[in-house]
Order: sequence, then structure tokens, then C-alpha cells
Amino acid sequence: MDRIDGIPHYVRIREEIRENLLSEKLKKGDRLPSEEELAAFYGVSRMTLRQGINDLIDEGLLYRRHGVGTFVSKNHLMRDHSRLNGFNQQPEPSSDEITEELLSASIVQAKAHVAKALGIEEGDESIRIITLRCIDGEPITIHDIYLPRVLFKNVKLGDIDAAMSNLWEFYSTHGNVIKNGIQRLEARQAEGEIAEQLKLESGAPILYKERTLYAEDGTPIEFLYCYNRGDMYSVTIRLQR
Amino acid sequence: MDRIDGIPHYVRIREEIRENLLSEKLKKGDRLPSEEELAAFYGVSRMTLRQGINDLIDEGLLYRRHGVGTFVSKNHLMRDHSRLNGFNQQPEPSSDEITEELLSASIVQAKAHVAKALGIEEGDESIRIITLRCIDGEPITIHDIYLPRVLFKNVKLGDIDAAMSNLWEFYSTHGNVIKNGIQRLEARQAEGEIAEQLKLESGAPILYKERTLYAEDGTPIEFLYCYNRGDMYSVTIRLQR
DNA sequence: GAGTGGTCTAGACCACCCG
DNA sequence: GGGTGGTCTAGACCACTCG
Repeated sequence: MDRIDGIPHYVRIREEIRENLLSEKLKKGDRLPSEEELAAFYGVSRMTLRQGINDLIDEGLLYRRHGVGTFVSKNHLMRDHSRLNGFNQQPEPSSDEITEELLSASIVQAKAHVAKALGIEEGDESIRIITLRCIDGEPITIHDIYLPRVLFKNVKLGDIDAAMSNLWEFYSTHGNVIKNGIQRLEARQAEGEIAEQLKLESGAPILYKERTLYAEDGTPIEFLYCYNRGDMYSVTIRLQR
Repeated sequence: MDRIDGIPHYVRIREEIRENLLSEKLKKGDRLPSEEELAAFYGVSRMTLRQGINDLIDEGLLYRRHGVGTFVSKNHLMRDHSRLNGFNQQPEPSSDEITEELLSASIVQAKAHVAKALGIEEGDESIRIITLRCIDGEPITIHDIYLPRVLFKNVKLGDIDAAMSNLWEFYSTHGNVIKNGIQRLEARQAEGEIAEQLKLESGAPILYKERTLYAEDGTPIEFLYCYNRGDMYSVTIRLQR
């Protein structure tokens, strides 16, 4: 009740409970002590305790049953692509060596589809960035990225190569913080240039993705076409009711 | 402060604000009155007001900026497959006629992959349901569903045809309420029986999906293989930071 | 400095579940 | 009936943003 580290009590409590989950002091299916007991233990009011617990419930680690108690979920905590976490955490952790190569950076006039996604007019300037990602030298993903020029006025194309290792941070430094997004997935066949760049036969399966990313207030920041080799890539999504 | 309809104040407030968003009394980008004002207006304490607002923020309809105010997101509210809502709401609303046909229902011994997903032993009994979904008579999706027999002891195979229109409700009536899940998507090529049933050439692109659904406590309830015609199906996912 | 949201309290009463 | 979570209060002080 007298901690003044600047971190809120409910955050401290949340992380302490998370620790107990990771170290399995709290095991799958266990019932936690009652909220009243926990609040007393942590020296906070019940409302504050609940604020911490709520976060863990949102993450799917705990669940409540009215009149019964609060429990540890039996869920395996699986990789979760429905949470945003930047590009570079996405590749499989098992992979050996991941490289990302800038194929081109340019200023282009937005075509209708891109303009609509970015909320700009057709023909307005946009920054186009094309990258190739490889695992152990095998090409696996092509990104074709569009940014509204108006949100990145001071950017020079030469800056982009250095920024590529963490594009989201690059957006942030220009005042554009990614908050949420929407993506659409399709199965397609490799063709033409895309097939060549991914070293695929024409007709091989491609996991095709379109994605728009937004700032907190809903301003579109990035639109992306993404072509993934079907035989080397899958997307995992957590579903939450 | 004296409503006794049995509905919590924060729910009533949340829905009233949602109404104002839908009817555009609150427009994209608008700032809401301060929490203190709103709490006074609705006749509740500030904590209660915030509980209602928090739900709308979780849905992405509003956002807060510390020291500034609470605002209406500019986000388009798009279709969202990362929220669970049962099978039958998933097909495109624009589609004309959707039919779902039961191809088979049987008791089978779980193979290794299915058993692992369902948390049962290899060889244990599971209920297998295969369905074909068509739009305007065109086959579009095959579902190959597995349920742990032990969770559906009283079920007769003959019951399944009637239950198919709403499988999730069927699960609920047997005490298995779907709470969350995980799915994995891949691009593949149509082959053999799957190609035939979807009336595709061998090699045509397929959006392949595996999904496991869980109850609140993490018990697996359903495991599913799903084969979608690549040229007629896409999956849309909302990303939330 | 004025106004906003962020955190927190120390209680209270209710609804639900179980033996 | 006893214990649990669900809702709610009427304040308080702090941290942040902006003019």
C-alpha cells in the first residue's frame, strides 16, 4: 500500500500473478484464493485487484465463474498472430536465419485500391516499399507496402533501408503509432514476377494477404500486399469470444 | 440511480453510447464529454461509467488519450472473423443461397493428430462429422469435424443432422460452451477426393484451415479440418494491439 | 493553471453456486 | 447458509496535455 515505484499496483499484481502462472506455482485448473483474500494479501482494495485480474482474463490465462471462483485456464498458450507485435517477432522462433532485403523504395501515385485503403485520393503520392524475406536463404515472403506520403513528409527514400529492421518503430518516430488493423487472407496461385522472386513454379500455392494498419484514431498508416510461399508459411490466429 | 430492470448500469450506459455511435449523434473523431460530466449525466459514479466505456474501447469504437479526452474512432467497423460467432454467421451476407449438407456422421478412433488436439488418447472414440457448404449450389467449403466422444456421451448419430444448422448451440445443450479457440491457415493445392467434392481441378488453390475450439476452462470441444475453395473464399481478421 | 483521464480506496449490497 | 464473484459508490490524488 506504500509502493511508489511509479508502477500502478494493478500492474504489479498482474505481473506477480503472471509469474506464478509461468513458474507453475499456479497450475492449470487451480482455483485462486478469493478476491477478498488476494486483495488483503497484496494490500489493495478489491477493485484494484480486479483490474489486474481482468487483464489476465483478457489474455485468456484465467477465467471467472460467478459464485465459484477464479481459475487458471487449461489452455495451451499458443502463438497468436491476432495480437499485433511488429513484423520481426512473426517468423517462427525455430527458424535458423531470417533475412529481410529491401528490393525497392519509391514514391508512386496511389492506385484506386491502395488509395481507398489509405484514405487518400487516387493519384496522391504514396511511399512504396518492396521487401523480400528469406529463411536460410530460401525466399518465403514478399511484402509490397504503401504509406501515405502526407504522414511521412520528411522521409527520404534513403532512410528506409536503415529503418527496415523495425518499420513499426520507424512509423512511431514519425508520429504514427500502430494501434490496430485488419487483414484478409486468400489462397492463390503463384504467377509471373511473384513466382520468380519466390522461386516457385507457376501455379504453386500462395498464401496471399492484404492488410491495413491504423493509428489509435483510425487513420490508416500502412497498406500491404503480402505473398507467402504456401509450403513454408502458415498463419495462426487466436479466437476470443 | 434507481433503475431496477436487472441490467447493470454500465451495460445500459454502454448500449446507450453505442446507439449514439450507430445513429451518428456521435460522429467519427468527436470528443465525448468528460468522464465526470458523463457520470453525472447518467447518474452513476465515474468508476461505473468507465466500466461501460472500457467495453467500447475494447471493441475499437472509442479510444482515450490521457489528459485530452475520449474520442470516437474513425475506424470502419469491418467484418471480423477473429471474434467467435458460430458457423452460420460467417458466410458473406451478400450471398444468395447458402446450404449445408451433412455428408457423414460416424464414430471413429482418433488418429494421432486429432487426439492431440482434443486432449484424448490415440484410438479413443471421437465423433466425426463431414459437411459440405454450397453457395447457390456451388460447393465452397468442406468441414471435417471431430468431437471427443466423452463430452457427448448421450448423442446419437441420428441427432446430428438436425443439430447441424447450429452446431455451437448443439454443443451448449450438452454442457460444452465454446469460449475461445485457435486456428491455423495455409494455402494448399486441391487433390483427390477434396478436389472432386469441391469440383476443382487437381492443383487449384485451397485455403486450408485447422481449428480447435475450447470451453472456458480450456477443455477442447471441437477439432476441425476445413477446405475452402481459394477462388471463392477469404478470411478477414481484425488485429488489436 | 485548468481540464482531462489513470489509479485507488473502503466499504456496500446483490446474484450465483454449492453442500 | 456461507462463500464466491458482479456491481456500485463518493470521494481522493496523481499524471498528462494544452494553451
